[in-house]
Amino acid sequence: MAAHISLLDPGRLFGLRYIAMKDVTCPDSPLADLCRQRGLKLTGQRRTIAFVLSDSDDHPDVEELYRRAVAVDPRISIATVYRTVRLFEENGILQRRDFGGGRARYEVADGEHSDHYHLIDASTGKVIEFENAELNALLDSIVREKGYDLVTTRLSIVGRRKAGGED
Amino acid sequence: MAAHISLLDPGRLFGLRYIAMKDVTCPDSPLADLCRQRGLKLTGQRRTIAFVLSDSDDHPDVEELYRRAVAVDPRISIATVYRTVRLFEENGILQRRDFGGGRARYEVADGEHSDHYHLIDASTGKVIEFENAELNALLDSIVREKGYDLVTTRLSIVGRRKAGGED
DNA sequence: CGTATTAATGAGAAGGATTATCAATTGCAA
DNA sequence: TTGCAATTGATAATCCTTCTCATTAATACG
Repeated sequence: MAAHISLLDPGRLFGLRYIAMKDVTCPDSPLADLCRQRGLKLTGQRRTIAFVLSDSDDHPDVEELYRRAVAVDPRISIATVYRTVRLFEENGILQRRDFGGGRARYEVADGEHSDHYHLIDASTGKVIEFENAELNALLDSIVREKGYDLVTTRLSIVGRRKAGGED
Repeated sequence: MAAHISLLDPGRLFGLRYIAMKDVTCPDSPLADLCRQRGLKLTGQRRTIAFVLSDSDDHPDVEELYRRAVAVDPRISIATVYRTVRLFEENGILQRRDFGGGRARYEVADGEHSDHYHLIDASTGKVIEFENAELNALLDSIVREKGYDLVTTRLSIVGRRKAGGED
């Protein structure tokens, strides 16, 4: 899904290749702007990761993000993906999710109040996003009633497709 | 919390100690019965872990379970605790929970339909259990509406104690 | 526009939680 | 009681993630 930007074949031109790529990387993206807005240093790698993330509407894990980022700019290490993903999470740019399987998965944090939830297909592991205002309100009232302010909701429902279901 | 059953000082009686402990372990427990009901071989270690679990009303991680199990019967290894906990989960005896912090935590699976949820105090990490029939019903209807049967709900709400709150 | 300064990066080592390995042991059925 | 398949203990291996440190790059300042 992520655009593959490679203006030069790696291995050609030697030193020149390196210098040229310094200026290439990838275009800015909404997330790159966000990065700047938060006062984070916008390095080439961060711009690349932001670009890849802006281009994703699923819930990639770090390994998958790394794959997509390398397709855009091979000069990137998985350590940086781990670091960046953590940084972005700490700055409210990304949200970490746990869908089981032992690895964290990430998605772009849509502004403060467009909470959505996840339904996980028990057979396929497919993740279906949904929103539900009634659920928002109910969770909020439950928490408030117990003397708390809601900070985050981590909800995943595991479901099995009903027999005779459509699609 | 777990009873400490040690009828003999370790180190005394040598061979005899070993033979004696074979017959001691710990009493049966509701979970040990469940274990038998599922056709699982009821080894001494499993009986011990079942006993410890029946005695717990919190959400211990494996390390903590190991600690409690060793207090009952020192002849147990952490590998077995990992194995047993996984076995019990696969057999619907335990439920695995993720409260963040990178380690799985476990609790006894109360029958199919006494779902409860967790509110996590953002400052202290304390876990507060609660039930809510309205929430049960709403989640069920959401899932059904999408053509699924609800298998499991994984919900933790992170909240911050309201300023001026009681207690 | 060049330079210093400070932070970010890459590569791989280290860490923590969990699973796998395998010889020795044990529960259970006959 | 005996035999056999399953389980255990000890530890190595694995997986995901973070750390380390020398090198490189982004920003502020002149």
